[in-house]
Amino acid sequence: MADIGDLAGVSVSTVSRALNGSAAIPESTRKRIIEIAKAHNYVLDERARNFRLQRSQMIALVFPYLGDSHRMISDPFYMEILGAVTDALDDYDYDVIVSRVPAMDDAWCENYVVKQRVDGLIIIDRSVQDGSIARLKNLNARFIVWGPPMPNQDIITVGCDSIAGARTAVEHMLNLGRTRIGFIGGHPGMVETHQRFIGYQQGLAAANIAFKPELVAYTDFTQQQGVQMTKQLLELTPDLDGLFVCSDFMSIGIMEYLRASGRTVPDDVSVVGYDDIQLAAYCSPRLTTVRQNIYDGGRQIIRKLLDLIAAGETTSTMLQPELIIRDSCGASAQPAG
Amino acid sequence: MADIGDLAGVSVSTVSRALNGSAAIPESTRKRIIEIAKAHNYVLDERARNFRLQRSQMIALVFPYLGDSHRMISDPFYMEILGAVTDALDDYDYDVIVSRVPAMDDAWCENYVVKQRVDGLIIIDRSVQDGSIARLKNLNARFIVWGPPMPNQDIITVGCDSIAGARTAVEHMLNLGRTRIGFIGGHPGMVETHQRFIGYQQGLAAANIAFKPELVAYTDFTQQQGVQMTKQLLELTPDLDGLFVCSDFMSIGIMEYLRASGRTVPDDVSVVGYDDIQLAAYCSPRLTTVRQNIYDGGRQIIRKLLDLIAAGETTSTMLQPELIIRDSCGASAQPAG
DNA sequence: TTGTACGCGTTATCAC
DNA sequence: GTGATAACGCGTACAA
Repeated sequence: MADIGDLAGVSVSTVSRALNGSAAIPESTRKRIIEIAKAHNYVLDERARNFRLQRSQMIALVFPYLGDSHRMISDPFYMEILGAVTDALDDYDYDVIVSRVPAMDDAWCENYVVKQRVDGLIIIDRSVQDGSIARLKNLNARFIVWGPPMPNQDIITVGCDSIAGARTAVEHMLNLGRTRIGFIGGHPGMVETHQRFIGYQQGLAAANIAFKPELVAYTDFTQQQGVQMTKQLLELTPDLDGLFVCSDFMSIGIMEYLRASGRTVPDDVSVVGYDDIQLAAYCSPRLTTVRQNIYDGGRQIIRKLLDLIAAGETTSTMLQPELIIRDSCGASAQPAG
Repeated sequence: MADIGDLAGVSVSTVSRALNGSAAIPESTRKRIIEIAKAHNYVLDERARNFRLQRSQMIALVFPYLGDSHRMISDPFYMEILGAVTDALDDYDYDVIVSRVPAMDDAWCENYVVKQRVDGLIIIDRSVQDGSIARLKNLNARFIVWGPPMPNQDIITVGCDSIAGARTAVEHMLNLGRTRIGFIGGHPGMVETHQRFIGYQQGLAAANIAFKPELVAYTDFTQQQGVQMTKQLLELTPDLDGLFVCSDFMSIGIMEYLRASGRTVPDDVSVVGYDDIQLAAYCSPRLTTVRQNIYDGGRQIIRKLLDLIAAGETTSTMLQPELIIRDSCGASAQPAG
């Protein structure tokens, strides 16, 4: 930069101001300086600049995993969130770094926040008593959580109403005449699983169906555990006729298993998933599921996070989930209405 | 850091050395300094450190798109590569930033390399005459390309033999008795599409089937264009009985279209895809496809890139593609052998 | 309007 | 073994 200054016969500060469009530099001077910089293909060193400005122009997309259950980051649901976020970030001068961290160990917060590696964070799938959130707040970090808002936590969230989503799914199966409906969640410590369980109970209660604990199982969101828990449920309740599963990905594995074990979907067992990942429309039978509008959510979460970084404040948004009725629930075999 | 030095009654250099485990510091002094640092919960500022060390501890995962055809980064194939790379990076102290850039405009190279925002890059899907590769080499950047090696380019690659993969797929359909086999590629400028086209031609030639240009179509890798080109192929060749498609994602959309237009897969048209994304095993009919072992590729590419950054050199690897025979090709209806 | 001087947090270098 | 100092590349008060 000093060289450019010498070449232009000005000081470094003038070069700096010219390159950053300061109003205090006459057009003629600026043009000349830019010319010279270009001629010697000199570009500002972003890192030094960001360092000086105490910022990084980066945001982190954080996927916590719970305990020993590493829900793979390659899970299609995660992938779609990432796709939505990177697509949404296309128009801004920020980069996104993808990170997977243990949910119960909040040491990573220091890593990203105190060390200023990122200007903001997006947290996916927080757990109910996750210390990270409190830690991040303490650290005065800018972050937004993907998920439904929690009553007693004053944090910014963008996500779907999981209680309503689950309830809708269960009510749909009840309307189709199913009465022995199982619940397959993720880890019980995860907020979203917890809320969907509440929605499941509400749906049953509204229809005066007694809640049975032996119809409930939790998993680590892998297809393997999904299948295993389904097997377990079927042993306790062989005449199970409905299944609400907290992830499309698991649902698909489970449908595979049900078929292999001699039951038909949806005739014997009605299956409703959650997320509406792309796979859901192409598996067989096509999966009825509760859609989270991931793409729209990604756009909103980016806009809000940048607001938060720039202005220091923004608002939460609650997206409405939508029941997408396809073939796995058995609705198409029923008379309309 | 100076404060810690004052508190410990030593200079900043001593603090630095102690915290970085320099051998020149006696254990007692180091312990004391670390104690004090912890007591005042002081941590090294990674950014300042990296700045001083002229490195970033970050790598970029670059997805170029060609011309006006923005193949969405949310394409499942991309997502799976990303998943593999982030999973593989879990054990190292690097972060990955995800980036999508226009293939024909190599300005982004400056952005990432000259500005030192990353220590290394992984490039996906380069185009044949892509200036970026040359530019990156000129810039002396550390990078590895995902894809098959190119004869005249001296660059490090990790990827599958696309020629062999395509040839295997076509030969498989020929063995099943199909003779009017269409080719649906990505953009003709993409290396992988180009090589798969060569493999397609080789397969036909080996079976003495005349190559017909009207059986070849190119797309932007979206399902929409895949369907559109299929329609076009069918108009020119209504008795088309086989289709080799350069992407599983497109294949699935195309199968959907074929069914909707009154043709059965595989009876009327045999379909073979490429990639073996997770979707391929779950769509209906289950897709026969050429597998690229993405997960393994991701691990290898990370290890090699870190080698490249650390040691300044590494080697290319060619993975062997594998034909995964499922239902969409019609093999299961044929007698074995 | 332009230039000077300093600060950002760390490490390398060379004294001692 | 330890300390002082320069340097990394830039932004910005403040002075001129």
